[in-house]
Amino acid sequence: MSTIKDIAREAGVSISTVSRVLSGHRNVSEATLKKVQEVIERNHFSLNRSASNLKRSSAGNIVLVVVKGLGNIFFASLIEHVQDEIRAKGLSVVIQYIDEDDDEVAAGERLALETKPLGVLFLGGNEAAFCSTSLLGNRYPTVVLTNAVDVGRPGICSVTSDDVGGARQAVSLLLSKGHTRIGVVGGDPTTSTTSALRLHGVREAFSAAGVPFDEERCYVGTRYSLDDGYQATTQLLKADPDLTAVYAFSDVMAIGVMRSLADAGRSVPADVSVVGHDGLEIARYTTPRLTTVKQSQAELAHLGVEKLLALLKGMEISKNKVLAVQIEEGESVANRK
Amino acid sequence: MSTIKDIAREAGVSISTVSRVLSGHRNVSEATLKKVQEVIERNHFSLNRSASNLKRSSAGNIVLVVVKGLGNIFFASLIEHVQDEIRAKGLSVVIQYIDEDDDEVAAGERLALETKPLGVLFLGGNEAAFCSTSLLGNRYPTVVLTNAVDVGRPGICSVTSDDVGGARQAVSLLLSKGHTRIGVVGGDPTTSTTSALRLHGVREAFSAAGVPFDEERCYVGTRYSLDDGYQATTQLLKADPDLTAVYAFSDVMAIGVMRSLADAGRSVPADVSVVGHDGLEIARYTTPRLTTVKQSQAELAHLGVEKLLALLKGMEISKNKVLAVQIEEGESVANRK
DNA sequence: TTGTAAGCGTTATCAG
DNA sequence: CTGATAACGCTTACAA
Repeated sequence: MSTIKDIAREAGVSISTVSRVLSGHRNVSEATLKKVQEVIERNHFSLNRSASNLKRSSAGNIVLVVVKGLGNIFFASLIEHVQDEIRAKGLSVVIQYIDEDDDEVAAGERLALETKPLGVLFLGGNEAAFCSTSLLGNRYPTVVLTNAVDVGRPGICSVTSDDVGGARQAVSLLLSKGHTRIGVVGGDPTTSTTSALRLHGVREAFSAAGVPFDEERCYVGTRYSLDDGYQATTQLLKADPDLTAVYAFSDVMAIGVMRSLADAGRSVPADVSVVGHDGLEIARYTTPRLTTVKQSQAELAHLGVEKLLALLKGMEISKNKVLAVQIEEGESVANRK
Repeated sequence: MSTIKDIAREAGVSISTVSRVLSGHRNVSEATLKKVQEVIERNHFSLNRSASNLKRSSAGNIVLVVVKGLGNIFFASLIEHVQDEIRAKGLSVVIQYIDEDDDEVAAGERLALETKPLGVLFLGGNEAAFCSTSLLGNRYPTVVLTNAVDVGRPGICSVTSDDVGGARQAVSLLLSKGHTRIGVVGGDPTTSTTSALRLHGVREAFSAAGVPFDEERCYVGTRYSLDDGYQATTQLLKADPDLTAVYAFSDVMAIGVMRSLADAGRSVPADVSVVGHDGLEIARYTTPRLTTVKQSQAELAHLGVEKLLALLKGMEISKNKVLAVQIEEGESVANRK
């Protein structure tokens, strides 16, 4: 493959001149600029990033660490939003997917060391993991999306949706419709802060209404998948056949919940009301349309990137920004009969 | 950050020894190995990939170019499958998402030049685009998934599902249930080979059954999204209010189709039968469950990576492998009343 | 088994 | 405005 050297030779200039042309420097005469560009064009020349990055302090990109598995569809579209935002700022993105049970921080650190990015963005990732790193948030500005992180380091912050409030609203809505026997399909609060916060919101709503919540019987902590939503509902129905409502911590789960209810001969919302969480596009296309706690992916992505950029400029910013969520009314909730 | 030099100094050995340890060479005594590893560990040292790749001929990874926008959910889970397959072979993945209307080949070439991968894998991408490249399939073995590519170069091949057969089966199923007024929601056959092939299968099924297909009226070529599936159905219903079945080229579209039918007061499958395409997991959770043409993502991913590896070893392999598809029966198809 | 040294393709500093 | 030239951190013959 041709190198900058070949281009220089062919254009009859020095390699520094070619480098200047490539980096868009101004100190090049119109004539040489044209000539060099022509040769570059003709040879389909492209910079060797490895060599370039070896010299530069940063590769000028953003590392995006995606904790996969968690809520698949939600993250998939959040990734697109984040990418669009980053590209809109003229930066490029290096994506690293890691498994749910891998060490996200270690993965982020390793990639940071290897690619020398401007900053690192996490989609998911729990607070505890970030305590031990000295690189992330120190050498590399870091923003965590969807999970609150506050480890007392200035270069690391997060943007989340209001998980407590969202869950509270969801359950309050059901309570206001007269439901009291409400099943909740969530995650494991000991390993997922998001799940812990939403569970907290659930408890708040119940106690604010003075309605008891038998967590043992009515809460199932599982994975955020279609099948787990399905299975959890089967389990809830067995524990309390008189259930009249279910709140699921994700729309994906909620779709599994609705299917499970249908298979159990319950009609939604006539027999059982369902509320989801996330506000996925597909929630507006299910039958019945899903009532859900909508978190704005666009806003999450936008603010996340904005915060990262602010961090890059060395600006002082708040540790954790919590975005408001809002119930998106569908057709899956009705008054208790 | 510490470099290989620092490690060498601290361990009291030369940098080549450290390099040997890092690359798992055998020519290192047990004692020095231990010592060096200990120092590496203690300093949290990690190789600078840029420098490493600058020397090596290849970075030992696979570039994955994802043409995004197209069928979102389908690709999202296909990506995970592909990643898992590649990692299982001990290779790493560099993902590049590109917009539907960007030049996928140019993007792949640029990334190839920059990262010197072992090979390139495309998720989507049309045949025509691959004709002009001299790099892909020549210098870099290339495999295209979901789209057939046969450009007469030995290093480039593809794995697809049987699009023609799948579409034929879908329409034949509907015809066999007595439906004749069938609407088809697909893509633009002039820009998407997948859509063209499926449309071809549709035509075959109709003509094999001796049933006329008024393409002008009953085919809508649009984008593979929920909303486009919805809108297309509205349009089809206007063109022929007596429609009794719809075949959509993707499950995502089909979900939009079902929602549109429900909003038009048609019940699925009592009034209108629906068949989707892809076999997404979520198709088994809709109400009613979607009957769909299932293509195996796992198989697609597995064979794709296997072919790429074979290409890397310089093996001669068939240009295009077509995987069988199969109707997955749901509850969205019924006999015509 | 270990060390020395010559690059890999670029960028950046300096003179010219 | 342009051209030498010294790094950047690593790999890899080749020597020892």
